[in-house]
Amino acid sequence: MNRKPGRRSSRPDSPSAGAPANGAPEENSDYVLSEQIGYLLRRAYQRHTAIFQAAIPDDKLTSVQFAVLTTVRDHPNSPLVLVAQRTAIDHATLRDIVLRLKRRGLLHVVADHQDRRQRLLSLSPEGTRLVESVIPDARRITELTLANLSACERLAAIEVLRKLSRD
Amino acid sequence: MNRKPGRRSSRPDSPSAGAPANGAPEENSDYVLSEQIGYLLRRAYQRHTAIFQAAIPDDKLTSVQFAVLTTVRDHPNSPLVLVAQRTAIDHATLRDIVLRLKRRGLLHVVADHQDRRQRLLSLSPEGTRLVESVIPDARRITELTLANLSACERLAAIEVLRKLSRD
DNA sequence: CGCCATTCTAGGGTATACGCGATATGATAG
DNA sequence: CTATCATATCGCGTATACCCTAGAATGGCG
Repeated sequence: MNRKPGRRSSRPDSPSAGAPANGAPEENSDYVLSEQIGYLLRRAYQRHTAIFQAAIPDDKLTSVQFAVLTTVRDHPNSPLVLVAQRTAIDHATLRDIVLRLKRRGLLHVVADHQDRRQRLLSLSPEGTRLVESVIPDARRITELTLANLSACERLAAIEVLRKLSRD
Repeated sequence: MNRKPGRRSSRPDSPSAGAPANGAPEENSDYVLSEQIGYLLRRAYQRHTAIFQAAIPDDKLTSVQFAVLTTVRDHPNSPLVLVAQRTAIDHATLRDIVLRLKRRGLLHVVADHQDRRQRLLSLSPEGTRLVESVIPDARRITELTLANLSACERLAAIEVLRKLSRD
């Protein structure tokens, strides 16, 4: 991966990488991808999910699935809409996720007697056990994700991301 | 979306939301999803992509596709591997994206004469035109994404996210 | 009852990441 | 030169997450 490129072929010839040089409007020349907030958010989230998958004992459990499980644990007998709100997951997306968790027997879905439109979610015993056992790993994953940050920067990160998430 | 729920059915009855109360180890009780770095990263990235899709004139152009286009613009005649590195996109994923962009006539893919294993990417005239026309929107999107942050916080955000992205 | 909002189902399209095997080519050791 | 190894891409498949739209079922209300 970190071999020296040795690529002098196909002349990368990027005059645009340096300075505008010509009379080009500098408007479009200083749009540097690696400084864009969207690019950085994607990379940071990418790295986190990679850390999650590497550190989690259960190969099949994803970051998002775990979020759903903990939410259902904290709010049992909630309909899909509520879980979607609490996890900030789209309805359609949540549906797929719930199907997978149900298939694995981690989740129960029962119809509500009061409002028959709703399906209420709750953890199965196995689901409960899994969540309990994975939480220490989740803490470790948080630690690994934040490894490059000082205590002060961690607070700043949380604060800034909270504001970046706010609609 | 922000209608009052009016839901008193399906008794949310969450005794676990309050305090442990029983002799449970408090280890697992204070795992609050909304404070987890992974959750915040997901939400922030989610909000950004939503802003991107809403603010971009071209319905079919995604945040990631635009990243690829600008990268190719800044480094014309680069092979797929290099573009993948620069955009931090997986090879196989990039391949699909390039196919879509090529199908839309925004990209050219030609074989390298020096190293015939490589396929070099470059923008078509339409691709160039599109990138030029969209960059102002991209700046606006960045502004919208950062709307909740002060100038100082924006610098902190960039710095923190850079560190969170670093392997 | 009829209209409307809510909840969920169903299907399509895109993005992301991984994998494994095949192919072509380049580079290098023997 | 040849055998071997590395690189770049392709082809195909799997799984997940994410969002949109349309429609069915249900509940609430005038």
